[in-house]
Amino acid sequence: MSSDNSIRMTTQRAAILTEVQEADKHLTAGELFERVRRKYPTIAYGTVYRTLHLLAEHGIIQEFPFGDQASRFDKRTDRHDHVHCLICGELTDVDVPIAILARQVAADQTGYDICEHQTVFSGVCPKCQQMN
Amino acid sequence: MSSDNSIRMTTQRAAILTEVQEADKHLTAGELFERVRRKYPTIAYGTVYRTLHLLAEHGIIQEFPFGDQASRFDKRTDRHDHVHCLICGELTDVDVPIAILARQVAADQTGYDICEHQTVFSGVCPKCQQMN
DNA sequence: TTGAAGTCAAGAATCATTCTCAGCTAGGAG
DNA sequence: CTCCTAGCTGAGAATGATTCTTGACTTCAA
Repeated sequence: MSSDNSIRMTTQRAAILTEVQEADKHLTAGELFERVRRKYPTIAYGTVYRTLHLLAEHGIIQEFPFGDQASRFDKRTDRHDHVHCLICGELTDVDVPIAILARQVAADQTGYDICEHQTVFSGVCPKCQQMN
Repeated sequence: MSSDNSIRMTTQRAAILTEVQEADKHLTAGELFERVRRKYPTIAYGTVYRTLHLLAEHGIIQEFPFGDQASRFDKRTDRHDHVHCLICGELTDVDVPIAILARQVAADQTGYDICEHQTVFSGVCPKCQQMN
């Protein structure tokens, strides 16, 4: 346990972090790998995964494991919810206040010690609505 | 003959469905495969997957794709939420009413046509709390 | 009875993710 | 400045979940 919160910021790590932060949407590890490789063609897939998890552990970015496919990474580190397009798979941020009461209800019903929650809304995004 | 949501119920399909319905908790496809194989040693992994998805499509069971590991299958077909243990990975049902308002908020913020939502609470289950 | 459609087992293929390992690098001790 | 060690990296193999392919077997209805 030393001065946490700070990690050694190498060239590769900075490049990966930049890609996450400059992304217009939530990217998968694979997509991030592709983007980083444009600038650093020698970077390895493993390095991207290692770094993303490291950054997530240190709270610099946030990881959202989605079931249907790969995990996605988000520059936002505060708690928030998502809407998920069932057609094109796009993931969009949304802020939906859920009553603190809801957590209490869940805790009471199950005996769990709840530290986190997230709501996923599924539906059809505006783009895909037009395409129909 | 009725072309509703009825599917041809073969021996294997019935066995798989039975396992889902008799399970005390949410099982992964792999766990279900193991259980079914005790009764039908020749059944193939592929058959279990195909059947589970078929049953889910017809609304006979429900599939919950979880990010960190494999999909889990649930005999309940009505909408409900889950609490997820961060230690042992167990998944438990919970009913938490979320204001209809929340869906509206999400729809307004994103333009999505929302047809579904689910909240996942993460925490530590009672068993794992004791173990600490 | 017979053919088309539906099912099946087995295993290969795919995709995301993790692990291994040997070489490289940065930063502190001397 | 030079050397040492811990931490980092690239390359690719390994793992685990899931899907696809294929050829054989069943079922159903005419």
